[in-house]
Amino acid sequence: MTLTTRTLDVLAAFTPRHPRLRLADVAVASGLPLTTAHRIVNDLVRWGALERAPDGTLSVGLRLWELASLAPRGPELREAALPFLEDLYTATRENVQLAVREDLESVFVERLTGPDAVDVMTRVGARFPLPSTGVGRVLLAHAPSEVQEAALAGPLRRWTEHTDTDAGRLRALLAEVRRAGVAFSDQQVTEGAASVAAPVRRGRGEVVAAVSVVYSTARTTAAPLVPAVRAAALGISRALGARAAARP
Amino acid sequence: MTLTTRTLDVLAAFTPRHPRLRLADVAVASGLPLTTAHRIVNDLVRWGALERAPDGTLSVGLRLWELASLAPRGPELREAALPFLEDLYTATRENVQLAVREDLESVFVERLTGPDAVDVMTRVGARFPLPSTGVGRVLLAHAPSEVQEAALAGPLRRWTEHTDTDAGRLRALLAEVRRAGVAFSDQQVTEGAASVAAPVRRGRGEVVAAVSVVYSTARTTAAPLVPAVRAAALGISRALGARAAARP
DNA sequence: CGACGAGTTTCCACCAGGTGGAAGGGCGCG
DNA sequence: CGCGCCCTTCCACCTGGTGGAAACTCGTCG
Repeated sequence: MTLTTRTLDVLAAFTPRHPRLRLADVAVASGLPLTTAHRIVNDLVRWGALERAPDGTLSVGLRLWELASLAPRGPELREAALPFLEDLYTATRENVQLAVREDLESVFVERLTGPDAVDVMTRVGARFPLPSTGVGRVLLAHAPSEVQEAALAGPLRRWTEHTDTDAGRLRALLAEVRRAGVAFSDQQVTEGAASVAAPVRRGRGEVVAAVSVVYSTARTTAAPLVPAVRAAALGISRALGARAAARP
Repeated sequence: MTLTTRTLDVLAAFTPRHPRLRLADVAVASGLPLTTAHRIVNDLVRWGALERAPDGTLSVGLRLWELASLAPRGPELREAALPFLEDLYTATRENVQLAVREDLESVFVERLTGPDAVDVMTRVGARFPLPSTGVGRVLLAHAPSEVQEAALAGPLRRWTEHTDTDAGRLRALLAEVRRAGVAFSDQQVTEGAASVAAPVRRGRGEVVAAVSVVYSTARTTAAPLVPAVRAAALGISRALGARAAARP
């Protein structure tokens, strides 16, 4: 294992559940001997990737945050999308999500919710397997075919009694998502919650993200939500196209 | 130079001005031989800290962003502060800034602005020396005395003809900032722009950030802004106190 | 005030992984 | 099809990394 990989493993010791750690915790979480962890942590602190509080606890440093803010598929996408997501939230008063694909998972890049919205557990940065969520189905439908096959290979995870785990049916569903330009997920992940999702393209080209509304099946159905979700997705796509055109 | 430091230097090659780079650019920017840069970049891509586009360009990866989102003095502070900053913006319609101190600089963690606001160059993540800005004066006033001395040592940078660069006068000014609980910066950095800033404390304890309104001297004066800035700072302080109390 | 425990830092014998220039390969363009 | 640019691989060389043990620091408790 390279030292670069070890360095990254030290950083990976910090999680939403454990954002502050002592040196000994870092060593345990990263699987490294105390001395090795100590050496790496000191370099990270010196550079600003980690910072040490007076009580000795370590946390992620500002400098890493500044750097990470440059991620095009995170903050940049989020910033371009935010006005449209806010409009979509205002129009629907439900959970609004923006996600991108990374390998066989979706990563939530933005999420707007309110007091009336159905309770679904997605925090920004969270990851979720592709085939069951609305955004996941959009992202998978427009992924390279080898990604689709990999995602549908092997036993699929069942989240509720409604979860569809049949690969053949899911393949047909993905073809329909491509044709219709919209995906549905009806209580596939959470009892009582469903979603409508649409693809966000860079201009009119490749699908780079998906936007969705997650709603309570007790409160509404998919049909009235479709136009607003499509409009938001198209708006974000146009905004991204404008940004791409403005780049040298 | 350790490999950990080299790894971080590779990451540091990415900047707001150059968020996307080719491998050769990374080598040049980081000062490393091509082979060394290549090796490190491959490890970073494999882990998800960087990602490679089909055309070969590299950019910061989502995984780094997820990790960096754990920074307490960045996203966490920003999230706690945002409602109060929005209120402050609504009340004043001027530039609103939130900054933290890192060594002898302030780092802008959030910034709200509008079409009517005076044009000042501060993007989130930007750094600025402490002694001339409103937030900088607040952060310096409440820093350890050795930080204050270091900041005031040597010739200070002059930004406009109004910039105060006399260490003695600045020391007295910082004492006044501590006494009054508010700092002013009148055209110290930008001709025609001034600011009012107040300290954000963790609960009632240490100063962890500063909030300010930056306004046009042609449009208003400091006095009417002081109560709103103080109120925002107190609100954020209380919010942070509540969060600290809620933590295990 | 001293003992103790927990956690961090330093030591040091040992050696594995890192180094980087050169060569080879891939790809786009005229 | 040849050329230029950029990336990837090769490989002789060696520096920097390793990690258990010991030392050190600090807070707590009797």
